[in-house]
Amino acid sequence: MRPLRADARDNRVRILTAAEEVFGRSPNASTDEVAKLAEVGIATVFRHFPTKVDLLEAVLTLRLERLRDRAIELAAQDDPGAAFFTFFEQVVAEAASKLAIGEALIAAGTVVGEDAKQAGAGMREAFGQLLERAKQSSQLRGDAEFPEVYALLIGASRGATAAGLTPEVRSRMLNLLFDGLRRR
Amino acid sequence: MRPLRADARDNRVRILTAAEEVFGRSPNASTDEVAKLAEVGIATVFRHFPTKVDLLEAVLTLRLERLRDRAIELAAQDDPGAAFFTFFEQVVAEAASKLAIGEALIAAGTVVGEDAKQAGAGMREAFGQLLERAKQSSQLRGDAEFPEVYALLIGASRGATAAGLTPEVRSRMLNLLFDGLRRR
DNA sequence: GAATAAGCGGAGTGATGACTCCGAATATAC
DNA sequence: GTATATTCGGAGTCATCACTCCGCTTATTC
Repeated sequence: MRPLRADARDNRVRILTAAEEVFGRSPNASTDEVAKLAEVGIATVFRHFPTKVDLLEAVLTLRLERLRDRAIELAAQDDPGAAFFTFFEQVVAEAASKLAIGEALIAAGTVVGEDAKQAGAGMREAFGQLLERAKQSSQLRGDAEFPEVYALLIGASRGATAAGLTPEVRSRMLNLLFDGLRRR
Repeated sequence: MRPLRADARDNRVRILTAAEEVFGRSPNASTDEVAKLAEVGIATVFRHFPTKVDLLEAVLTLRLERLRDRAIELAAQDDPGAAFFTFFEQVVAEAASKLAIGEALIAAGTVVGEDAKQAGAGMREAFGQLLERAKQSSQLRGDAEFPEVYALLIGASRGATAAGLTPEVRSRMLNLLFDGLRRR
């Protein structure tokens, strides 16, 4: 399979960028809207991503990979406790604009494709590393296992998004949460 | 305005019941599905609830009122701390099947109607009472204010729903959360 | 600077779903 | 029991949206 023609490569990233923006705003947005924002024809969108779900998955995968990279970056840092809490806080802070895509896929009842699945696994693994290190450093209580901590991450993100929290309330909420997670 | 005819009254509750079930399962369900389950014609659904949003709102209002009643009931109880945590836990436990309706409305970008708005306010007020009493009884930390606690309630509900938690993980998650809320 | 393969745009197409119309049915009033 | 106002059902209507078809354009190759 030969490399993409230059204009095609361009269009691909324009479509992805547009899709990220459009679906971030409202996950039920139509493919036309994405095409309009990307300034390409609808057919072009569908040529690059055969179905709407494929497009959503591509955007989701991108996001998950970015989060994973951020987690890995933080894991290399000195203070494991700070790394963990920083990551947690950033995910929640960005959730507002960035959570919608996952929702759309869930709403579609889709069995998520391989790429997205792998990206998700990668991200969770990186987050798991952060958690482990924070526990080992005694900054997190030892009995906090991955599943419930991950559920809290997702929940806090969704809660913050749904309620449209101000930054202050969000940080107060996280304080309560973090106090429950810290070693006493 | 005269009272509804007997069959009409019947149909109304059948529709509401069916809608609760159908939309609980999947918020994007079509109105036809509701009609089928309620065993009435589509037109009947639309006669009682002029738009789909009206129907969603009616169901949502019902739920909020029930939650409010539950909160009031618990507030009359002896142990304010237990009352607060019990309510919190129940909301989260039921969230899985019962949260979807709010989502659907948010997805529709609807400005929620008066009834639902009032029901929401009533529910939040009752929850606020539970919170106040638990704080006064010194079982909750004094600096936990309503907005962030409410955000945690919503977040935990969504997190639990989204992640499809097992009951065990859910209770472990709530333990972490509650530890953050308790007076130390 | 042709030749040609790769890519593009936008007007279709078919399915779905919210909502309406109107003739048939029935609860209520007398 | 009859009259009639109310309610019902389901076959339409119309808009939206995912996705396709195909004639045109353009990047690449020699």
